[in-house]
Amino acid sequence: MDETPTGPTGETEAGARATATAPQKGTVTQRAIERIKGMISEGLLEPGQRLPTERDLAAQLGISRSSMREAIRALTVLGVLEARHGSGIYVTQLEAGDLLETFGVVADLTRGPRLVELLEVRRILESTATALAAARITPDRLAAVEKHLTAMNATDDPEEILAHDLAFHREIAVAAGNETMAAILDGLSSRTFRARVWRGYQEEGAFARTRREHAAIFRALAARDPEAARAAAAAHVGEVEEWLRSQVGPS
Amino acid sequence: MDETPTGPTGETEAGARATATAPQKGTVTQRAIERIKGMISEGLLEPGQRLPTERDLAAQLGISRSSMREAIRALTVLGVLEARHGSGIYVTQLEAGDLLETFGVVADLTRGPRLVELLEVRRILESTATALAAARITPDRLAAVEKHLTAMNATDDPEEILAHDLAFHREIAVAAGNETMAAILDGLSSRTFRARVWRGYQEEGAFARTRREHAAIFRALAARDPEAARAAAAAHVGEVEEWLRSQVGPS
DNA sequence: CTGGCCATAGTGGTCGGACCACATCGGTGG
DNA sequence: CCACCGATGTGGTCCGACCACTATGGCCAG
Repeated sequence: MDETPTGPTGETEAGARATATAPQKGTVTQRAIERIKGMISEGLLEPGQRLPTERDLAAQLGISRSSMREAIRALTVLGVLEARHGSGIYVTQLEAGDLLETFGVVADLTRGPRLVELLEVRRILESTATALAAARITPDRLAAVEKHLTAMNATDDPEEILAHDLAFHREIAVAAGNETMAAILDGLSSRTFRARVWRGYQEEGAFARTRREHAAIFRALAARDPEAARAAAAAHVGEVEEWLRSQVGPS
Repeated sequence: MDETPTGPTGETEAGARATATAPQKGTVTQRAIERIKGMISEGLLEPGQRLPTERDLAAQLGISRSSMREAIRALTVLGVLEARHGSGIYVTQLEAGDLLETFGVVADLTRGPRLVELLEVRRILESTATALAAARITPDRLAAVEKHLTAMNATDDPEEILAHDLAFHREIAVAAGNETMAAILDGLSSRTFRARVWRGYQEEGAFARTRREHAAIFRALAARDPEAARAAAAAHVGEVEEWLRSQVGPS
């Protein structure tokens, strides 16, 4: 289609000026990242679509495959692209889950006072999500929530409890009808994040209390009482938040 | 030091077993990313600390520099590492701003119904942040907020208005005393995101209304009235949200 | 004719080396 | 004492080769 007959570092100057973008800012790889992001937001690349090969892309932008690979890798970890070995590179569906997966990394690496802040954000979102869920949840989804609640109370394996706890809240977040919020909350409650907090928390006999709180949340959902649900969820998260604050503060 | 006389896929079996980590899962680069992340969360790498050179790191993990570079690039875009040309690679401060910068990318590439959801999340956080700010804001910071408000009303340049609008809300978010939340809101209001929405929004004569809403938010802050502040902020964001919903819905 | 198998071409994944651009630090000369 | 400047080390870029995997199509047995 469009060959670039110019030299190696070539990249038609006319073309560069035509796109009106900065002729050269930052690293080459950074530019490539922006270009691909631009192609997507510009609509040239649809979700799920297959991109040209790394080699072709590199040639198009007039950069080496190494640099192009770094750009692709960057967009891959951001959840924008997906590379399938032997097949090709594809644009993700750009759904909430794809793009917000990186939020888990944030939660994992955040520490100190920021961890409390992160939990405060979660409290705000979780309480609102639970309130929304109380108003919108369907009977079958409510049953699913109850299933996780009972399963959580039926075992003593911390690993299993954590899994059901996670599913419990996730089910509620989805029921709130906002997938983006659910994805954020998912990241905020990522496995290692929870595990890190729980490690010391549950040793203080907070098990029983946690179960009571979960039960309270469920009752509020079943009663379709948004205000009660909001309060119960806020108290639930706030409990952990307060404990964490006491752990971090006087250090 | 440790030569790997084994084959291409080699990777000293002894070494792999010594670290006790999974012997081989996913791509080599992915493993390198996890390793580095692990070193940080493990505390071996402190914020601000300088990492070994790319070449050394690659040798340590027994991979090529190319692969290591991809791993580093990935962690760079995630805001975990920072590469300074000619100097070295450093761990960021791991502050909210560093890690949540990627949130802007999410906002930029989100589209369709998800965009409304994202704005809903912002409404929830922004209203709460504004309420908190009403209770906690200091006089001098309040003055800074007012400065942006008047500056916003004093010009007709959309570019400048947008800048002050952004600063207006950011100042409030910071005053809420939760940097993490402020960083998230910052990403949610990233430049291109706002510009994209505004492009069509302000053409409907929403300028005056926006100014009224900003004034109302400021009054609530000055009056130290959290409830009024929450309501004003929620209404402000909700206004845009509602408009966006009408634009996306009947498409 | 139909079905499954397999050679093959094409793709991303990895590697090693070379060179360039920049930052830093030390010595040197003013 | 300070400004300059070269050497050294670092990340940034490029190249070419090969490996691992997928997908495709033709071939052969049924």
